[in-house]
Order: sequence, then structure tokens, then C-alpha cells
Amino acid sequence: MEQPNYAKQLLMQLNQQRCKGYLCDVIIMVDNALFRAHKNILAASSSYFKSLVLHDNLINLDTDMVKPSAFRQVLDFIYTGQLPHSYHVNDQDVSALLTAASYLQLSDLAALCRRTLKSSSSNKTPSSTATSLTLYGHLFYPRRPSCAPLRLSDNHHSKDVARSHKQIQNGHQREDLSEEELYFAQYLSLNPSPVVKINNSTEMGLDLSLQLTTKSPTGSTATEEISPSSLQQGSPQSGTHSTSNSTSSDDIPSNSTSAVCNQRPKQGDVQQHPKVATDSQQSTGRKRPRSSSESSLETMDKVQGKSQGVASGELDHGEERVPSELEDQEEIREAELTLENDLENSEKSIQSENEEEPTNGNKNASYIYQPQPGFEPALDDYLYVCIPCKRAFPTSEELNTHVESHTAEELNIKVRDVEERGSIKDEDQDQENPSKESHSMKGETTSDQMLPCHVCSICNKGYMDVALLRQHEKSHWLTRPFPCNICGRLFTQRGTMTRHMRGHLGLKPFACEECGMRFTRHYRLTEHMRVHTGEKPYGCQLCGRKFTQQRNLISHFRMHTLPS
DNA sequence: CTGGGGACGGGGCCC
DNA sequence: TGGGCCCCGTCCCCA
Repeated sequence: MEQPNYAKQLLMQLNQQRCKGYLCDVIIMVDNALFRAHKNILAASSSYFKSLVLHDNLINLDTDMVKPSAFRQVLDFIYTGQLPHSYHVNDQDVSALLTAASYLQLSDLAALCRRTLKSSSSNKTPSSTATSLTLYGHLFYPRRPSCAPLRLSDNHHSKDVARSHKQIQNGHQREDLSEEELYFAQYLSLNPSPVVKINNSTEMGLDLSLQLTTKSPTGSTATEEISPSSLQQGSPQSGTHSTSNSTSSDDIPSNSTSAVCNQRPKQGDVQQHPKVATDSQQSTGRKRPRSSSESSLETMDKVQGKSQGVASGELDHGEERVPSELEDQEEIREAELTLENDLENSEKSIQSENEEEPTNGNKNASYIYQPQPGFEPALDDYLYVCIPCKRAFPTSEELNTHVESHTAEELNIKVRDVEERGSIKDEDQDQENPSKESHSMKGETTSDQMLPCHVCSICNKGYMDVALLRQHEKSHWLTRPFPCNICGRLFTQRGTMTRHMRGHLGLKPFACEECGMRFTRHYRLTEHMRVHTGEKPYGCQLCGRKFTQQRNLISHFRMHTLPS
């Protein structure tokens, strides 16, 4: 008893769901293009994907090995088992596809490519050089941060998810660990010389996202299929990828963004760049600078709105409708073309800027808050603003040049004027905060100290290193040259931005051996471990009460000093 | 309901 | 570039 074509129809349904973005639980990032897919399908198609999707919701493929156009074909093949009939490409394209297939350990597709190349070489016809692609796959791009009003439920939801996950973690710790061990063993078997620290079980399979960025030769079965040039370039395991098993897959594009959007403006945000609208500002519909990226992103929304019902929420409430492939295909493709054109134009226009602009090394950053060619933003729309004189500049370089043109005295006067508003509170905190004494940074001195060091002309803090002084001075300029390419938030330091990005990707490399709880920072793990050890190193000098965390001591100390 | 403590997340900043 | 520390906060629990 067998239902004819059952498997084929099932696969067709899955492919339709992929095209709609429905129930997709993994994002594959190839250069600028993001593809959505289903973990199960990927894992079933390739042992390489299997090892990746186990812990990752977002996979970043090595663009040296896989091009976006080739990956479209790869996804098509994975979901259909065939290349479209109209898929007549030149040998170069097939070679690229072969490289990608070999890299991704898709032996069937690689064999198909080899057969195609073979028949092509033995039977050269003019038509074989024609390029005519029929694509089912769609480009997906990160959605721009939602400007929806703050909703408590969002916050609660994310917390609930986190709490549920925590409970699951605690309850199924052994399963988690064995999974990690399995994953790591699998990784080791595929990669005989991994560049990964194996200090203890804590890092097993957890720290890969931080460590596995160095390419290394592979001993996998795919080696034989990789062309010599491919071998020189690296192995599948060299692809950077993220571990994110601490969040649900749906969190990646939506929750992570909403979590950022739900952050309330902090005290420090008073000094925030004027162009970076705080969430409350966004929520109140405050006008934000409009750039081509937004126009592009709107197009993305259009694409996603059509193809990603989940993202737009249309499928969230049992309103799933049967995807009508032909019905939407034209429109989606049209929107995609518009989007691609927008991005292309945008990238061209900012290419020169990016060469100088500090970025996180990801080209995706380019389409965040970037002006479109022909679109001349008003001065008010420029991203980099000199706080003292309120002048705005399109690039951080121009701003920095401008800032240098300020005389030290001028900056001294104006910045102090700006800072004085918050100084009263700071002074209060100095008195209240028991740890404030140690807040005086190790590398900084005051101007009246003996050390001949580099002194900040604005606040008179001294630094042993001129680089440190420059870094410090930037805090006065208040420029935020490092954008998060997922939510667009700007940061003063690259490290802060990358750390922030880890949050989006759900990277929690540091796991507690006792309870399995994971953290984004080692310092947090150290802090957390005191819960298990009972160590309370922070004692209140007034009442003697001890605390595991310094911040709780500070909070407690305020209770003593603040009037009730 | 409120205040205090425990625990945790995120950004700024120095090194 | 990332670690470490500080600070801002938040949420939850409990008395």
C-alpha cells in the first residue's frame, strides 16, 4: 500500500512553504542575500547542514565558496531534487554550482553538476551558453526594526520564552550536553584540526561561533568533490556560523529585533546621537530620517509581506491560506528586482564611503541608513552630528575633521556646558556609589598627577597611550560609527556592536557547568557561578550584608543613603 | 501593595 | 578585537 507521489507532493508543499517563508526556522546568509529554509530539510540533505542547523538559527556561508545565485539553485535542488528545466547555464555557472554543492556536501547535486559539465564539454552547443534561470528561491533581507509602539506583551513574551527555555534547560540539562557533545564530536570528526579551544566541557560545541572563523582543510568525504581551487579556499567547517540554541528559531528575525525595539531609552541615551531615534521616539511616531535603505527595506517588507506571512504576522493566527505560487510569483519577483536594484544603487553610492567608514566587515551594514544616489538628504538627516555645535555630517570622517577644527577651548566650554546638565546626578552617584572610588580607570590620571601622559582637552583625563586618549575623546564627540546590521542601532565601539550582534544571533558561548545556563559574556558566567558556590564577595560596609553581585550591593547601598 | 533582595540583560568604556 | 568591569536597567520572588 503506497500513496503514489506522496513524497513528491510533500516536498512540493515544503518548497511552497519555503517560498512563502512559512515555518522556516533557519536563515542562511550568503553575502548580502538571506535565504530562509527549514532545518529538517537542510539536515536531511547534507551532513554539513545537519551539523550547522543543530545549534544555529542563522548560518553564514563562506562567500568564497558559495555565491548567492548558486545557493538559490542549491536550495531549489534540495527542495525539488531537480534543477528547473529551463536551467541552461554556462559552464562557469555550473562550476560555481558544483563548488557550492561540494562545499555543502550535497553529493547528488555535485554529481549532477559534473554530469552536466561532462555532457557540456562533449557536446558544445551555442544554446548551452545561454543563461536562463528559473528560480523559486527568494532573497530575504533582515526586516528593519519595527516602529510599532511599545507593547508590554512583547517584553513579557520574550521573557516568558526565555524563562521557559531556562526551565527546559534546567530540566533537560543532560540531553543538552549530550547534544553538544554529539555535535562537537561530529565537528571534530569532520574537522581534524579545528581552531577551537577545548579547555573543558563548557566550551564544547558552544564557542564555535567565536573560534571557527579560521579556515582549515577538511577531511570530510566531500573533499574528493572539491576542486583544487576549492581546497585552497577552505572547508565547509570554515564557514562562520552562530550557535543559538538558547532561542527559538522564530526569535531570530522577529523577536530579536523586537527585543531591541522594546528597549526603553536609558539614561545614557540622553547623549544618544540625535539621528538615532530612541524606541520611545519611534513608538510615538517621531519622524526619522528617510534614506534609500528604508526605501529598500520597504521593498523588503513588500517582498516579505508577500513571501513571509509569518514575518508579517498574517499566518500567525490560524489564517494560513494555501500558497498560490503562480499568483504571487510575478509580484514577488518584481519586488525582488526593485529591491535588488535599490540595493545595487545604494551599494554603488556608498562604496567609496565604506572604504573609509569603519564597519563590522559585513557588507550588509551598507544598506543600513545609507543615502540613495540622487537622494540628497537634508542636513538634518545626516548621521554624524557634532554635539557642541549641532552641525551634521554625512560621514564620521567629515565629522572628525570638523571636530578637530574646534579649538580645545571651544570644545571645553561647549561640551562642559552640555555635560553640566547631567553632572549633578553624577555627583550624587559619586557620593552614593560605594564602588565609585574604583571607577577611576586604571589607565587614566588626572591632570594634576605627575605622569606625563596624553590629556583629554575636554575633561582633563590623562592616558598613557595616545590611542586610548583618541578612543576616550570619541566619547565626547558622541559619534556612533558602528551600526548593527540587523537592527540598525549605532554604537560607539566596534566591540560593543559585535557584542550586541551576538545577542541578535543568540550566541551564548559560556555555559554554566552546574545548571547549563548560558551567557553571552564570560563575566556573566563568573557572576552566575556565585549562585552555586554561595560566594558573596561584596559586603555592605554599613550593615555588613553580603552580596553575590556588586550591582546588588550598589543597589543595596543606595537604600542606606537615599532618603526613604 | 510595597520594598528589598536575587538574578540577569545590555551598553559604555578602558585595557 | 575581545575581556573585564562598571553602570544602567528589568523581572521575579518574598516578606
